[in-house]
Amino acid sequence: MSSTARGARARARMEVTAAIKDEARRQLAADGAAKLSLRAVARELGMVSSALYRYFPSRDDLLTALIIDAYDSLGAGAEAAHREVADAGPVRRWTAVCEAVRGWALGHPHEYALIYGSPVPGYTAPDTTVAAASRVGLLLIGIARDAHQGPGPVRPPLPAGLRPEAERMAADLAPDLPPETVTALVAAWAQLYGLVGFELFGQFNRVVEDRETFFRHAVTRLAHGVGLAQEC
Amino acid sequence: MSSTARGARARARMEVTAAIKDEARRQLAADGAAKLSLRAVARELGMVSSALYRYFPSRDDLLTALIIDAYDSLGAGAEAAHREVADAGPVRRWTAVCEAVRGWALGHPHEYALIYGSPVPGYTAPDTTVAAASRVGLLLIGIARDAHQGPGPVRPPLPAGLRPEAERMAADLAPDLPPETVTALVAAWAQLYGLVGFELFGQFNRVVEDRETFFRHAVTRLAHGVGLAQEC
DNA sequence: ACACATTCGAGAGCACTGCTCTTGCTCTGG
DNA sequence: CCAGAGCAAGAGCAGTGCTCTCGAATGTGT
Repeated sequence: MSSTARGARARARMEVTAAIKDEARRQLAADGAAKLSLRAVARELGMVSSALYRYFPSRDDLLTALIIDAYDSLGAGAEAAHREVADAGPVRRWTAVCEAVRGWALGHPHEYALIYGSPVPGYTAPDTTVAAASRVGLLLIGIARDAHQGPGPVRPPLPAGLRPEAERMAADLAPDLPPETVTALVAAWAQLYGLVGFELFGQFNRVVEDRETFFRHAVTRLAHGVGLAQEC
Repeated sequence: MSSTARGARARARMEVTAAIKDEARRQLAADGAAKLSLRAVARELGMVSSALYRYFPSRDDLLTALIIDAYDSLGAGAEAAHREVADAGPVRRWTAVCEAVRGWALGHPHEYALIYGSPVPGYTAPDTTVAAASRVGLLLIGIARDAHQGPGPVRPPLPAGLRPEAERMAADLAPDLPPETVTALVAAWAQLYGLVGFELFGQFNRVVEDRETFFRHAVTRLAHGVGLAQEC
């Protein structure tokens, strides 16, 4: 309420801020993060470049805002896709989330590159981003949790050296899941983005043609690896 | 022979070209691709910026040269690591190659970002790069080939929709391997870089601590997934 | 051995970038 | 109502990629 009613001044500020982000997002989608120019954004909005610094203290701050929005957009897309199959089995839900990630990446390549490609220049992930960044991960953890309600099949035992780390990760991420599952989950989480990145960044050129089918199969096997399937 | 004896002119050109690339690589390693500046390279080399254009027609061409060198450096590192365990079993060789990739990435983060992060701005992969880029992939294929000499365990059958694509990939990449294996191989290949990228780009911060152990375990499971182990 | 042609380095210059500082105008809270 | 805060505008600095021109050094053909 205070955010909307607190004066016309504040409202105008919000609107201009949103307009700047929108135009910046347009340029980001069109030409990539490297060619995003504060001056061009200002020009397109009919203001002078120095005026823009009242809203974002630097170009990197603008990019950081776009990064957070991108994480949120990706997370919202994944959550929406998950919601549509909320009643299905774990594997189906898992692949739905994975395919939502892939779909979002293909639809927003430059934004994906911004958050999962190389961090722009000096790469510092402010703590503000971690909440937005973990939405997809939380979704995947939730699916694994639901699948492990009953006494699941025993995973291959962890090597002795990994056990402390696996238990630490489990305690941090999902105390109700066995460390073997959490370890597999974290690995699958990273591997998912390997698949998406390779397709998006052209590494699959002249290698994989029917990428959608290939991806669906690969993430299905990922789901099996995490132990989401009935039998192993 | 002609490359060395063909006049002092050509030799000087080679030397200057190499000096430019070396200095550019230094700046790349120090500050990342975004901050690589032709003028700064020229300044450091004691020449004027316009002179540099006699050797590289644009900044992007310089970056392309660095990309090819990076692929070659990574490939050479992986091959060297593989050579040292050439007599070991397939899983051992597989993990050795994977760990070499990880080690190279940690040692050359900005160069890794250049080739496996977001392609710089306009991202066009010239055909010149594909040979250098496929060295690690060929290594992994070779390991799988050696492991599948005898009649290996039957992989879970491919879904019907993937079969044509799997057979096409197998025909292109490794006609002597079963399509199931080739499919798993390509997926594992991409997933490997997902693991490396997540560690390198900070996605594992506050998630995975003992990254070396985690990575070794993850790529071992990757090897099992490709069918390199004795029993499944 | 000489003249020609090619290659190269240097400098000036253009259009662009991120960012700062100062100058005024406008709007708002007490 | 009016002092002070918020804001846009302009000039300006240092840096960038890239182009063009102009001498000078250099290698080559006759």
